[in-house]
Amino acid sequence: MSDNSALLADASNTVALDAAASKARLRLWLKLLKATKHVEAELRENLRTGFDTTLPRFDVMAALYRIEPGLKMSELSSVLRVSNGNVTGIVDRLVDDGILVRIPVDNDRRATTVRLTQAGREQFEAMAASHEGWIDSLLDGIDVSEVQHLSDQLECIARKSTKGED
Amino acid sequence: MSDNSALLADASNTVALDAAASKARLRLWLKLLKATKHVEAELRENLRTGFDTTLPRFDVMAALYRIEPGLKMSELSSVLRVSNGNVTGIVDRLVDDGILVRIPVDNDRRATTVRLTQAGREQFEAMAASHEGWIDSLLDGIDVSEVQHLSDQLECIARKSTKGED
DNA sequence: CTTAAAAATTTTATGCTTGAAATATATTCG
DNA sequence: CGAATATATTTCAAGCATAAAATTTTTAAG
Repeated sequence: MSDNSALLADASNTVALDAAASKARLRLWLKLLKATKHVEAELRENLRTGFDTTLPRFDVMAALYRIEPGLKMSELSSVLRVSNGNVTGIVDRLVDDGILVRIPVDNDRRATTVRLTQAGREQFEAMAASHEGWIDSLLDGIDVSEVQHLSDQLECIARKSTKGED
Repeated sequence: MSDNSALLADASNTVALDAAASKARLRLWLKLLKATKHVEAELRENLRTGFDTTLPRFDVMAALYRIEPGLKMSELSSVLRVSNGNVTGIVDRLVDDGILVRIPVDNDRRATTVRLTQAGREQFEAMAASHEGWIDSLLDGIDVSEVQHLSDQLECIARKSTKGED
């Protein structure tokens, strides 16, 4: 969702000195949100019409493409930063579609490793190529020479959540 | 046959630069996404623990707080950029909770206006005050003097989606 | 006036997402 | 060993989100 402009109305009178900075950050957040939602919506639409799939499925496949031997369910949910139960559902459907396989883990019957099938790897490669192109054109309003700087600023925002393993 | 290697070299150099720019944009997108998801997750958590509510509900209330006489359902879904059916469900629950009222529209029995109740306005004001503080602290890694510049860059990304009414 | 087309909203089917509870297996320690 | 605790995953209930179909009402055209 976007357009939280009402938030900028001065509904409370609690702020004094840092009011301007605070409002500026709020406006920045709203723009950040708007830009992200816009790109996300385009990606969803492109994945849907071009590959009959979804962003969550793409994200799972992307994570598993990087780690060829696969990941345990808990590792997957940790990498994607979503709940365990969420991953279970998405993986279930990808397994049904022959894109993923579940492999028992030796010496631990609680755990399962999830891995892309060959078909899954091939499908992902096709999607990833398109995906890069979509991003490239969606972000082409951004000067490449600015990218590093912008990147650093965003790093500051995300920093508190992780130790930045990318 | 003439020697076109200079042209080929030039061409491949251009391709290489484009490829590098493309990868840089992709990395930027991943950071943008990460930063946004992080802030969103914090907001959700704060709304949940502090006010027992959700971000979608907050977004609906914010939109309606801004337009005091209320909005029609279709206007609301358009402002929030979500589907009609989505808004129906969220509004249903907010009405049940006494935060919103549905008001018939004169001369058009298809449409409904949705408006915050007084209780709704008061609840929103309390939440909005906290919200600004949360954003302020979440974004405090960003130098205020950089905010305008960063903002402009983000504007470029979102530009294609709207005519920038925000 | 009557029928066709358009508009506003809701419903439906499906999938994503979460937090919490449940299940099953492993590990630790007295 | 055996009980408590920890870990890995799934299940569950509720809500969010979409696209497509259905419903109701309005508007337009003949």
